[in-house]
Amino acid sequence: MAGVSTRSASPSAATGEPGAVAGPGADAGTGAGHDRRPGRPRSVEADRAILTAALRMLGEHGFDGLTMEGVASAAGVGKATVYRRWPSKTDLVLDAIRSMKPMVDHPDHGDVRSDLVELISGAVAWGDDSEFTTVVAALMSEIRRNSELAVVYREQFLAPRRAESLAVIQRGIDRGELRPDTDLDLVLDMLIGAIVYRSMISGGDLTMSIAERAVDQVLQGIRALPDSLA
Amino acid sequence: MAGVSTRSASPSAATGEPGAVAGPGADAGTGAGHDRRPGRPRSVEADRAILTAALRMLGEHGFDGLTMEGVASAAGVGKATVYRRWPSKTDLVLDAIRSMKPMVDHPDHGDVRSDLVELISGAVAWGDDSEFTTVVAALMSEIRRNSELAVVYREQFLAPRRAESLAVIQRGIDRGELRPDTDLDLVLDMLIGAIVYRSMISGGDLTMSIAERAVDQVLQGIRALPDSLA
DNA sequence: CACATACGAAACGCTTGCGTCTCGGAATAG
DNA sequence: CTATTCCGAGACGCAAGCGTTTCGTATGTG
Repeated sequence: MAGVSTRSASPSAATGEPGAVAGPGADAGTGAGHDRRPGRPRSVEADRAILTAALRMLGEHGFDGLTMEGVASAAGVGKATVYRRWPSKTDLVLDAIRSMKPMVDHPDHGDVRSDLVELISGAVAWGDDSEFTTVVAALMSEIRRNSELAVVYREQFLAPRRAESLAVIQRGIDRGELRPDTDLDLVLDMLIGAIVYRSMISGGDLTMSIAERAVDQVLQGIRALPDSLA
Repeated sequence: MAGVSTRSASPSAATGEPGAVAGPGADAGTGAGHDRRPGRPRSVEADRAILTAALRMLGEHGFDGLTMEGVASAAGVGKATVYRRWPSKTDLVLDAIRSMKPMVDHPDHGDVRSDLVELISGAVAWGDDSEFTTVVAALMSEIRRNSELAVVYREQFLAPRRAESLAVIQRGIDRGELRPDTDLDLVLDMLIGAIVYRSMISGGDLTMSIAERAVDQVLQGIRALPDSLA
């Protein structure tokens, strides 16, 4: 998980292991001379085009609806070019998930309400972003029976984003804005859960004002009581 | 999302004919007279066996993974028996969703906290019930491109359960336990959303105590302030 | 009884998608 | 130059699943 594996212990059946996120040539000259193989090098553009097409097809047609032929066609490459990089559909989807941008914005304005509103507004926008929502929705059913997919989804996609969100709340505690005994995970799950629930399950309203209202709703519970009321 | 027994798939909307879509003499009033058609009547046991098998396959293998042959085999019937009732896979799944008719316990203890804790505890149990969770997860991806499925899912499955949950909160307002300006939908979505988010998306803890903690977390925000603090 | 319909089983034609393979051509190394 | 590897395109065999149809049999009505 830490860093890049680069054909280390057991790259399973992966042939070249294009490294989805970066590509084989990410490291500088550290690898000495055996980097270059004879013959025509693989197209980096094809790597990206395939992953992009895979993400789009995953969202538009679901996991089962994603076909290797469709991905190849949408990416403008031949099937062999896909199979030369990923030995199976699952391996391709795995790397496609890993390639989703982290969308890092860790708001830190010194005010927990502003930070949270920005964070949840991002989640609302995230809910509107068809690619993210549809991709996650497409994975919901599959991760229940594909454990490898579940691990990658949770550890590589979800966990990094969650850590940053939890940090936002933690800063509110550190600044004394929130009660020290605040349940970080519960608060985050209530906020994110409300957004996700509406965008993916109930189909309810997703206006931007919901971010502010949700945050205020929660803050009234977790905000440290002013002295006049303590 | 209130308490959930097991599946107990009953031919709810399907009074006479399982397929509300098609079927000869489909409308079939309220079980007054009986089948007026000559010949061997259709097996009611087959109806139920098929719907039950469809729900199980939907949860275990997803929407695309559900096959008519598999349903027929699991139900112990022939394919023709399935197609005689439902003209297509989508129609079968539609009725299978409609046949999920458990729940219906609208807690009313006169205390909004107790009611909500029971309600959310039911949702936690609901999240643990593999059949319900997996079925909903299986639908998440599909409802984004199958509008008929989305309508049935939301109107026949989700809406009735939601209405009862909202009523629980409304009673809290009526009793003066909650602020009159409480945003019913937002509060419910935060509570249910937190549970659903954990059970389906993040895979976080789902201990029973989360129900109490979530309710208390929200109640501190929406509970009318006692006079001593007003 | 005759007749009509349903039953389980299974074969059928058809389509889709997987993963492999071949083709002529293009890019890079020595 | 030759050798090697990649490229897009697409044909190939194979398997799975859909929806239809046929078979002999079972279960109802009049």
